[in-house]
Amino acid sequence: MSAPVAPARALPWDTARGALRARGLRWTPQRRLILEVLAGTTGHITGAELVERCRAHDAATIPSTVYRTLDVLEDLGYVRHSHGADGREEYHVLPGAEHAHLRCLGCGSVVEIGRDEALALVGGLGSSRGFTVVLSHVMIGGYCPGCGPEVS
Amino acid sequence: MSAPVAPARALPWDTARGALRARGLRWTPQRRLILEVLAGTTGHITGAELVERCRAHDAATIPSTVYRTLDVLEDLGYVRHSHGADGREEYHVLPGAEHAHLRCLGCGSVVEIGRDEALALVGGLGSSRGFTVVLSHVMIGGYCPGCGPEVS
DNA sequence: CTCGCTATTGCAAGTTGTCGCAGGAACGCC
DNA sequence: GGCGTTCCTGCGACAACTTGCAATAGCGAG
Repeated sequence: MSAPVAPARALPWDTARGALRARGLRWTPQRRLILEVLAGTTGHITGAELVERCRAHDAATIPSTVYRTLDVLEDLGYVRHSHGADGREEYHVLPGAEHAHLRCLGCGSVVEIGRDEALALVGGLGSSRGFTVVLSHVMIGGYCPGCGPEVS
Repeated sequence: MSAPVAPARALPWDTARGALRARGLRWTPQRRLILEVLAGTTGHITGAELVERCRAHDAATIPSTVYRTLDVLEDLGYVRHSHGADGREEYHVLPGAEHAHLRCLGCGSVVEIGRDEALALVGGLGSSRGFTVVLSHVMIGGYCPGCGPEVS
């Protein structure tokens, strides 16, 4: 009864079970499904999207379970969330590298800025204000070259 | 030196009616109420809060009307919105000065960064990537001196 | 002052998340 | 292999918005 496990990237998804148990948390079919879906995902995914994909595998998937699992997974560092342009939840799968976000207010596209470039921009806040910047929580809105400043 | 809180008031709220008409939009009792409530507000306010305050004046206030009015007002530049830590709508009343936001992931406090300081940080993206930064859509997350990097 | 055009409103239904609860299910232990 | 402890799940209710529609009411025109 092993479902066609997605040929996920060689990432610590396999360690998830152990990570959960190590914290006294449990490994359940539900969580396993969510992990599997997540393993086959790259980049961003919204909560609603994840719920839908899970439902594709198991129609009995309940939203609240998904959201709660996502919370746990974030706690463990497997995903990280932020909010999209419309304020909706958006999860970053396997935040391997710290990065900031550049979001085009015109087309909605999101570009990631590497750690170094981002730090060069906002890292200074650490010394000037004693503020410890968390790159994955840096969101810079504006207009990309393609969209250009919008005229209303 | 951080300038004291700007004496927000004596602002072009009075021009609102004209601004609306100039665009072929209408001046309605509902909008007037919302403008009035907004005029008595400083800083941030969430959509839900605004709805509630309006209801305090007129129990018949309907949420959708408030939200739609807020959209119009934003179009006219009277307010600006962003999303709070929980992704909920948050409106900045009378964004007199463009500013970016620094949000503490620990205590949730939000500090505004003046136009100049903010531009010094991210303005460079304009030349390096052809990206036009919109300061009010710049959100930098991290930990303030008081909270310090959280250990999780 | 009346009329007509169309922006707005009020309402209802739909999304996306969150929360509290009670039964069910993992896990570790004996 | 049983048992008990606790974590989870499923579910319904709720909060915060959003959107479509038909009826209403600003506003300028005549």
